[in-house]
Amino acid sequence: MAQKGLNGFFEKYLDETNIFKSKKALQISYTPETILHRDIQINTIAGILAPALREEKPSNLFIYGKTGTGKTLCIKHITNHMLSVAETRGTGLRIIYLNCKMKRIADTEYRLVAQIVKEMGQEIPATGLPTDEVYNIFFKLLEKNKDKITIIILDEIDQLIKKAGDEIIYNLTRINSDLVHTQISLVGISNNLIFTDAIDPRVRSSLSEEEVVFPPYNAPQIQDILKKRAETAFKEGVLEKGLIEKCAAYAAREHGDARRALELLRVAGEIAERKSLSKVRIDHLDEAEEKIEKERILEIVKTQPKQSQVTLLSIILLFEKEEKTCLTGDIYEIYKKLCAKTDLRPLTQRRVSDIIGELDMLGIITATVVSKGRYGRTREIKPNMPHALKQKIKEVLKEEQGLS
DNA sequence: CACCGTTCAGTTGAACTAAGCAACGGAATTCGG
DNA sequence: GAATTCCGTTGCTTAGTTCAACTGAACGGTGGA
Repeated sequence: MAQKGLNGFFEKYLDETNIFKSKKALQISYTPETILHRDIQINTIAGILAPALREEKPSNLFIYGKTGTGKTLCIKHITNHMLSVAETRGTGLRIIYLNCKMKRIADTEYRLVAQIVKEMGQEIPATGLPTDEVYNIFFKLLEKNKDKITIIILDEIDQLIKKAGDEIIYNLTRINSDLVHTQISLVGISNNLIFTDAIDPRVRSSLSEEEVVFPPYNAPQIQDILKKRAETAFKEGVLEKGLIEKCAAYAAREHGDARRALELLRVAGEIAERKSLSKVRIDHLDEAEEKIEKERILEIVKTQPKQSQVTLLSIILLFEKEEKTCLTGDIYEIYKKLCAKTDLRPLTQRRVSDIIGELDMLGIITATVVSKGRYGRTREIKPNMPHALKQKIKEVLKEEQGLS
């Protein structure tokens, strides 16, 4: 009986892949042949980096633009082309792409250099070596390789600098003067336009010899992009009329984030598919938006270290009771109680204060420092998510901490 | 009422510590001649 | 006697702690109108 049902399920499933033609085209990793509405940027960047193909050092480059404006896509597109040209011509060119945002991958000076070395094919211990030593290894590796030019792309560089300071960039730019056989160029990519104010002017000037700005897409542009991708991704006629327009409007509202628009479209398609419908309707978009948001936050929450999770749980629990913004001191009290229940060694308030700051950075909670006059100074904190999701997170966290 | 010093409850910065790790070098052990 | 393994030492990073200075507006007192 059960088996029969299962057979039926798969048959039904196969019959019903009548929404997508090739879902790949909507995935984030997908690199389309042509990139729309970014010709100026691509040409500029290509022009700046082109000297590398003649084995001359290109200027360091700084790229700004909000999330989902195609920065990463363009740079990958360009460097891929460069690499293939370099290969046919036999030019020594190496390109290293690093995303600094990834926690525990490249968020300190040591780890960043270690990661670059790893990209170049040599393992390096996670700790134990002096940073100078890692630089030395990196240095030797550069000299040993025959590549004339090495381009290092640091995505989300603002995160790195905020956490680890700007010395890294300074050191990396300075390395060039000691290199004989090779030269390195840096490409920094940042979401944040104003973050350069925070860094040392010397570092800034050396890093941004050239600058390229990626403006947000406007609604019609997103529409073009969506249409193009939808052509390859969806079967003909499965999209309800006006769906793409609506989707583009959603994304344009969120500062022109094309990545989000594509994700929205994909998830909407998946929802329709799961419901065994033959058409993707506009109201699926709302559902999709909700689902994406939910999964994004849940994913962040799950991957947090234990202490952060307990802190977050404290915040949610307290907020439930108080139903208004809550203060650091109160949260710390609850946190201590929770720690006692879970046999977790409680951290000091100092550290918890930092953790709250981190959670704020992640966008899971909103925490603002307020002065309560002579009743002190504290953070006002409230969770930043719909109620249903809070419940869900609460369950997940409780389960992970092993308390009910 | 306007002004001003005080006060509170954390925030924030800096120095410090413990835990983990790798490399180094000398001591102990093994091995082949 | 040489090669190999073992172990303690040293020096490093990182997460977290300790210490202490700093913060900024409400409170409450003061003086002036």
